[in-house]
Amino acid sequence: MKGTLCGVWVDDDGRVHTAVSKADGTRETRIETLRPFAWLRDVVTAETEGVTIETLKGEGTFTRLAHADTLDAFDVFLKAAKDTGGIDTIKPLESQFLLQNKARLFADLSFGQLRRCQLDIETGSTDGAFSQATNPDDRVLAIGLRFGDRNRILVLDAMTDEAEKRLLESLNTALAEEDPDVIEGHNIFKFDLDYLRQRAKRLKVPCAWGRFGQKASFRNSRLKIAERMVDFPRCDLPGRTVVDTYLLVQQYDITTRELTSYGLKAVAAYFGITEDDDERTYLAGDKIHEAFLHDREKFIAYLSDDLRETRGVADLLLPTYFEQVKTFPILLQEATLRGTTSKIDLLFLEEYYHARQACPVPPEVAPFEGGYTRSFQEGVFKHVLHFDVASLYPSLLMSIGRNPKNDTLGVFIPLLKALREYRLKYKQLARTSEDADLRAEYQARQTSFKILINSFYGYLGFSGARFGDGELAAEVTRRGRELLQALIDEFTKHDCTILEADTDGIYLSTERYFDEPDTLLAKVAGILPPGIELEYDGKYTAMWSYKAKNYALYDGKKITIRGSALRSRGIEPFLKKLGNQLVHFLVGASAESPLGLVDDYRARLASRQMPVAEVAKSEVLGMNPDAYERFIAEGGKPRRASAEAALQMNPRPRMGERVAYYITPKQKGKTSDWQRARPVALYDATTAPYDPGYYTDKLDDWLERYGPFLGVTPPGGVQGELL
DNA sequence: AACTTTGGCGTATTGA
DNA sequence: TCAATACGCCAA
Repeated sequence: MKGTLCGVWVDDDGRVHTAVSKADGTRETRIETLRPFAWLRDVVTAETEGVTIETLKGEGTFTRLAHADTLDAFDVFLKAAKDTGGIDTIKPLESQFLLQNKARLFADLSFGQLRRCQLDIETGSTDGAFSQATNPDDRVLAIGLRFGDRNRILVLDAMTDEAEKRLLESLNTALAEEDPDVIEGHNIFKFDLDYLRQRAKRLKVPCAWGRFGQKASFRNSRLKIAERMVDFPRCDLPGRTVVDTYLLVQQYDITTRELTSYGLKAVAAYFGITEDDDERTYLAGDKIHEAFLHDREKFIAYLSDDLRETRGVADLLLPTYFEQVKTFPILLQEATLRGTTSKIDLLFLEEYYHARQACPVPPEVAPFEGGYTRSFQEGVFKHVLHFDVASLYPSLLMSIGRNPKNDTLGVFIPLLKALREYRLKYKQLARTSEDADLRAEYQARQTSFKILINSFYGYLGFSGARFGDGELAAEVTRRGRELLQALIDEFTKHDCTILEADTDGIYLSTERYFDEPDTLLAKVAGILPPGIELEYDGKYTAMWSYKAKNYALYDGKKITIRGSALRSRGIEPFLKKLGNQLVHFLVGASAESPLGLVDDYRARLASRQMPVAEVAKSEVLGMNPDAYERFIAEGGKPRRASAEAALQMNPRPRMGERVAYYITPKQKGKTSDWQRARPVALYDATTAPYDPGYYTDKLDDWLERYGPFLGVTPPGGVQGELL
C-alpha cells in the first residue's frame, strides 16, 4: 500500500508538505509540488513573469487559465489582476493541490484509523471570577489530551510564569510526539485554543501545534448556522485538522431541534454518551481552581470525563465530514466549516480544470415555485397512513436528465448518477457487512452521500452556485407538484381521506387499508413514471390535522408534533405546555383535557404565582444590539421586543444569541410589547413584575384558536370578565 | 466570510 | 379595528 494522505500544507514558498500514513499507523512527511492556478476573463491582460496563460475550450466567462511557477509570482499576478475583477481562484491552496492531483485526504483510511486527539484545558483565576487569559495572574491549570483510550494530562506544577511556560511547551512536545491528524474539542476555537494562544503570546512560547514543526495561525471567522451567525477565532494548524464539536452540535441541531443546551454535559447526556449524572464527575466553574489545589484526583477525573465526552460527541458527528473529504478536494477542517455549494462547485471545477474547459460565472436565478403543500382536513382522524416518494427531487433530476445551462462539459447528471450508485452500494454494504465497525462506517458513508445528493436540487436554485440553473430547478418542482397531485387523485379514488400533503408525502385516513398498506401502495403505484418510487412510511392510530405543515401524530406509543405553530422554541413555555396537553388529549394519549390547565394558569397568573420563566418568550437576535441601536437612532422601524430587551442587558448579548423577555404592565404612552419588554435576567417581582393581564389575554387567544377542537365555541369576551 | 431551495403559520408592528 | 408587512421558526 502506498499510504494515504492525512495532512496537506502549502508553505510560503509554494512547497506542499504532506503527511502520509504508514503501515504501522504513524505518518511520514513528504514534499510535493503545486502549480498554483487561476481562471481569467478576457479583460485580464496583465502579463507577469513566471505566469503561463493558456486558452480554454468551450463557451464560458473564464476563457483562460493561468499557472504560476512560484507562489510569489502567483501572488503578484493575483494582486495585479484583482482590480479588473476578471480573475477567479480556488482557496485555500491546499484545495488547489488536491484538485490538481485528483487527490483526496484519508481516501483509503477508515475512521478508526484516523489519529485523533481530544483536547480540553482547565483554567484558574485568582479572584474566583471567570478565568480570563488577559488577566496576568489567571493561568492554564492543566491541558488534557486524549489519544485513543489513553489520556495524557499535562499539569501546571507551580503558580508561576515559568511553570506555565513549561506547561505550554510540553503541549508542543506532546503534539509533536503523538502527531495526531485531528484535534477535537468542545468550543475549542472560542475557548481552549484562544486561551492557549493568549497565554503563549504572553509567555513567549510558540503555538507550535501544527505538523512539519509549524505554528498555528489565527484569524477571526464567522459561520452561519441556520438563522444565526457564529463568530469565532478560527485556528488553522498546518497539516492537521481542528474540529470544534460545539459547532458540529449546532449544525446537527438545525434539523433535529431537540437540544436544550449546546454545553458538553447536556450534549453528552442527550446522545447517551453519559447515561447517568453519577457516571461522571461534575465540578462547577468556580470550584475548578479549588479542586485543582485540594482535590487533584477529582480535578483530573473531571477533566478526563470532558475528554471522554468530547470524543463521544465527535464519534457521532465527525464521520459525516470524514466521509465528505473522501469525495471533495477539501481539507477536513474546511468540510466542517463550509456549506454544500462550495463543495459541489469544487467537484465541477476539478473536471473543468483537467478538461481545460472554459468556466462560467454563477447565473442569475429568478424566483421559482416550490413544492405543493396543502392541508385538506382539520380535526382528529383515525387509521392514518403516511406515504412518501423516495428521494423525490434527485429522482426527478435523473428522470429529466438535463444538465444545467452553464455546464458545457455535461458534468452534473453523470455526477449525480455516480453518486447515487455509490450511495446505493454503501447502503447495501451497511446492511450486509459482517463487521459491526464496517457497517457503521458504511452507514456514515451512505448518509453523507444522501445529504450530498439531496443538496443537488438546492444547489441548482442557489444564485451563488457556479453551475446553478433556476429553470431546471423550477422544472423539478413543477414535476414534483404534478406527481403529488396525481397521487392524491389516485388515493382518493381508493376511498382514502387525504389529510395533508407536503412536497413529497401524503397523510391519509383509511379504515379499509389500514392493516394492509402495501396493498394500497400497489394499487396506487401504477401511475408512477419509471424511476419514481412511492414508499409506505408508517401508520398512526390518530392524527390531529391542524393546518398546513402543522399536525400531530400518535402511533400508540409516541407522539410526534410538527409545525411552528405547535412546537416553536419561541412560544411561551406555559402556552407550549398547554399545546402539548392539547395534543395528548386530542390524539387519545391522555384523558386530561387542557381546559383544566387553562383555568389553573388563569388563577396563578392573577395572583402572579407563575414563575416568570413560564411566561417569558425567547427569541434569537437577528441583529447585533449595537446595530439595532444605530438602526432606531435613525428612526428605523419596526421596533422589536427582543431587541429592546437586549439593549437593557449588560453585557449586551450578541447577534445569534437567544434572549428571553417578559412583558411588564402598561404605562402611559407605553402600550406596545416592545415598549414593555424586559429581559428575564432583569426580572424583579416587586419593582418590575410581569403583566398578568397580558398573559391572560394570551390564554384567551389560545382558547379562541384551539377551543373549537375541544368542543368549546368561544363566544368571545366572556373570559375577560372572569378577572 | 460565507452563502442549498420554497411554502406556511403565528405574532408583532405600523399606519390608517 | 383592520390591512399590509416583517420576521421567527419550522416542514420538506
